[in-house]
Amino acid sequence: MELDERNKRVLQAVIDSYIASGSPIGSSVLVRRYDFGVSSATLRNIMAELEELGYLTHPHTSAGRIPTDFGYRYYIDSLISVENDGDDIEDHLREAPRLQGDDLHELMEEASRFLAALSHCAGVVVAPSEPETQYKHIEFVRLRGRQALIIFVTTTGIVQNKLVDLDDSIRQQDLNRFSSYLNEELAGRTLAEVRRRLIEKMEEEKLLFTKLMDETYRASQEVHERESEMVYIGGASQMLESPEFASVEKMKALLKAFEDKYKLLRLLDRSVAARGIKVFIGTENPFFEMQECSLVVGNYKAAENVVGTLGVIGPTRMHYKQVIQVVDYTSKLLSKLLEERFQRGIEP
Amino acid sequence: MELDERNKRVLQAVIDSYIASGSPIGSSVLVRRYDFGVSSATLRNIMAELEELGYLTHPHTSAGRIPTDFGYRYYIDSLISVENDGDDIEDHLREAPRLQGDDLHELMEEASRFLAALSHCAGVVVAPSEPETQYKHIEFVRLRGRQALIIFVTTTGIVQNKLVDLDDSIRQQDLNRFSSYLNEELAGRTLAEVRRRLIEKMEEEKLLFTKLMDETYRASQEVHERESEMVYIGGASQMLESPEFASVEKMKALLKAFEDKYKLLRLLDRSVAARGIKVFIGTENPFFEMQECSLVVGNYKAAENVVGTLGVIGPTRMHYKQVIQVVDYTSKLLSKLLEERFQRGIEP
DNA sequence: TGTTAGCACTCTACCACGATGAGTGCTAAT
DNA sequence: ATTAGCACTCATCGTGGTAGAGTGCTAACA
Repeated sequence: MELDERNKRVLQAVIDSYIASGSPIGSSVLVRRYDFGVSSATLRNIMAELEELGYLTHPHTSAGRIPTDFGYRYYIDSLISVENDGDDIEDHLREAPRLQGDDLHELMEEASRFLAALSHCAGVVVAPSEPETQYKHIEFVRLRGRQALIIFVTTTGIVQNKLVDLDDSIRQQDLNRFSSYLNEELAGRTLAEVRRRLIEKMEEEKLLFTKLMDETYRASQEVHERESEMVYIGGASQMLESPEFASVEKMKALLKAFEDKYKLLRLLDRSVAARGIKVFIGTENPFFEMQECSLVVGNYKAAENVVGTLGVIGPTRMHYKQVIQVVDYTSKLLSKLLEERFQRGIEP
Repeated sequence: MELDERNKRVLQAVIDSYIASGSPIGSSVLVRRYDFGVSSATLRNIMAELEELGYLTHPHTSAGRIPTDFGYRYYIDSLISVENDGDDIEDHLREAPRLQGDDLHELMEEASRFLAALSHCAGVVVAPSEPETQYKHIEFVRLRGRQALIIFVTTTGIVQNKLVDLDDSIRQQDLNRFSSYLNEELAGRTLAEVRRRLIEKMEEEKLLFTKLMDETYRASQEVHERESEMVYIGGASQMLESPEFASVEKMKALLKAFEDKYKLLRLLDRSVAARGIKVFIGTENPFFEMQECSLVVGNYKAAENVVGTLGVIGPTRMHYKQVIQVVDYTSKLLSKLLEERFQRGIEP
C-alpha cells in the first residue's frame, strides 16, 4: 500500500517537526507551521490513518504523534533527499577544524571527536580491520645482547613491534636475508593469509629460523588483535544533552554500552560489507541497551581497500539528513588522509 | 582543640555508617547500631558539638548528620588505620584477575579497569610521564626507496617509530655508525636532556646527518607528547551507581570532566612529587566539576624512578579504607610488572 | 557537672485532589 | 471529502494535608 502525495507530505512534516522540537506533534501545530490548505480535523484524520499504517504512534491518548521506527525507516528511505539540497551542511564543514594527527591513533581519536562535534551525537571510529589489511613490510633489528626487534608494517601504516630473545649465533646479515625472503614471499597478502603462509612455511622447512618465524607469527597475530580491539569513541557526553537520555537509567545503560567496546565493534562491523552509508534505527539495532538509539555507519578506505568503519550513535530522534552528510563527508575525508599518509609514508 | 576519646568514636561511627548507608545518620541509629552506653540525647549533644567544630553538618534541620570535607580529612588522617587490620581486602585481591597485557597500552587499560572493579569507582592511570623517563636505545632502519624508520626506545618500554625521507647516499652502515654514536652519547639521560643534547650537537657539528638528527629530535619530542597525553579511564559507569550522582546534571558534569583528559592529567600530576598514597577530598580538589568527588592517588615506578600516577576517582562518600588499600596494591603490582617487563624486554 | 527523659518544633517525602490545557476521536453538517 | 464542534482523555502542575524522622531545649536526676 503506497501513501498518496499528501500523506507523504504530512508524514514528513510530522517527523521533521518532531526531530526539531522533540515533543509530540499535534494537528494544530501542523496547521500553524505548514500550509496544507486543510483544517486540523482533516490532519487528524490523516494522522490517524498514518498511525493505522504503522508510521506514527502516540505516547498517550491526548498527546500528539511521534514517528515509529518504521516511520523513520520510510522517512530515511523515501522522504529525505540527501543530495539535492545538501548545501546547508557544506558551510559547517568548511569552517570545521581539519584533521591533522600524524599518528594513526591520534587521527582516529580526532576523527571520532570530529564526528561528534558535527553531529551532536557520539562519534565512533573503528581502526582498520584485519580482513582487508595487507602486509606491507617486515624488518628485524638486532638490539643489544640477545634481544631483537621485529617490526611489522601494514598497508594501513600500522607499525607493530615485538621484542624477542634470539640466539647469539644469528647475526644481522642472517636477519636481513630472512626478512627479504619473507618480504618476497608475503608481499601483497592480507594478514590472514600471512598467518596461514607462516604456518605452512614452518611445517615445510624446519630450518634455522623456526623460533624467529614463530615470533613473527605471533607479532602478526598481535597486529590483528590490537587493531580489531581499537574502537575510538568521541563526545559521548554530547548524547546526554538530548532529552531522551534525561533519565538516570538510560544514561547508565548508554554509558555501559559505550564502555563495552567489543559489542560496539560487532555492531559496527555488520555494515562493513556494504559500501555507502547505512542507517540502523532503534529496534533494528541488535543490542538491547541501544534500542533507543540510531546508528549511522559508513566505511573509510585506504589503498583501494575498504579497511574500517566509522559512524555516529545518537538518539532515534536525530537529525538524520545532517548526520548522514557528516558521516559521508568524514568517511571521504578520512579515506583521503589515509591515502595521503600511505603514499607519503610507506610507498616508495 | 583535640577531640576526646568518646567524641572520636562517635565521629568515626557517624562516618562509617554514612559511608555504608549513604543517608544522614541520626542519634537513634547510633544508639541502635553501636554500644556507647549513653542515650540518644547525649549523642545528640555530642553530635551538636562535633558540628560546632566543623566535622559534621546536616542538610536540613530535621535530618541526621553527614560528614563535612573537614570531617573526612580527620577521619582519614586519624581514625582509619590502614595497616593493622587490613586483612579484609587481601582476600579480594587474591582472587582478582591478574594483569597480563604485554603491550604497554593494554596494560594501562587493564590497570584502570582493575582499579575500577576493586574500588567500585572510576580507575585512572596516567602513562609514564616524561621527566623521569629515560632514553634507552635508538635504531635507524632503511626501508625501501628513500624511506627510513627511526626507532626510539625508552626505559619504560615505549617504542616510538617515525618514518622519514632520507638521501639515497646514506647507507645502512652509516646509520649504524650514527646510532651507536648517539647511543653512547645519550645513554642514561632523561628525554628532556636528550632533546637538549641533540640541539647542542646539531649546532656544534654541522655534519652529514643534520636532517636525520632533526628527525630524531622530533621523534623524541613525539614520545613526550604522546606519553603525556595518555590518560586511561576505566569503569567510569561504576561511579554512576552511587546515589550522589543520581541526578542528570551531576552525571553530565562528571562525564564531561572525564572526557577532558587533560584536566584530569593536571589534577593527578599534582601528586607525582609525593611518594605514597594521597587523598584529596571534595573541595580540596581544584576543579569545580569534581567538587563532590574524592581522589585517591598513588605512584607507580619502573626502573627505580617514579614514572607515573594512578588512582581512583569516586564520590566523597567512598569506602576510603578499602580504596586506599586497592590503590596501594595496584601501584605496587604495576611497578612490579613494569620492572619485570623492563628486565625481560630491554635490558641485556 | 554530665546525663537523661520528654516535648515542642521543623522539615522532607508522599499522597490525594483538582484545575489546566493540549490533543484526540467522533458525529453531524457542509 | 472536508470541516466545525463537542465530549472525553490524560499528563502536568500546584496545593494542602499527613506521617515520620530527627533535632534542640528544658527540666529533672545522679
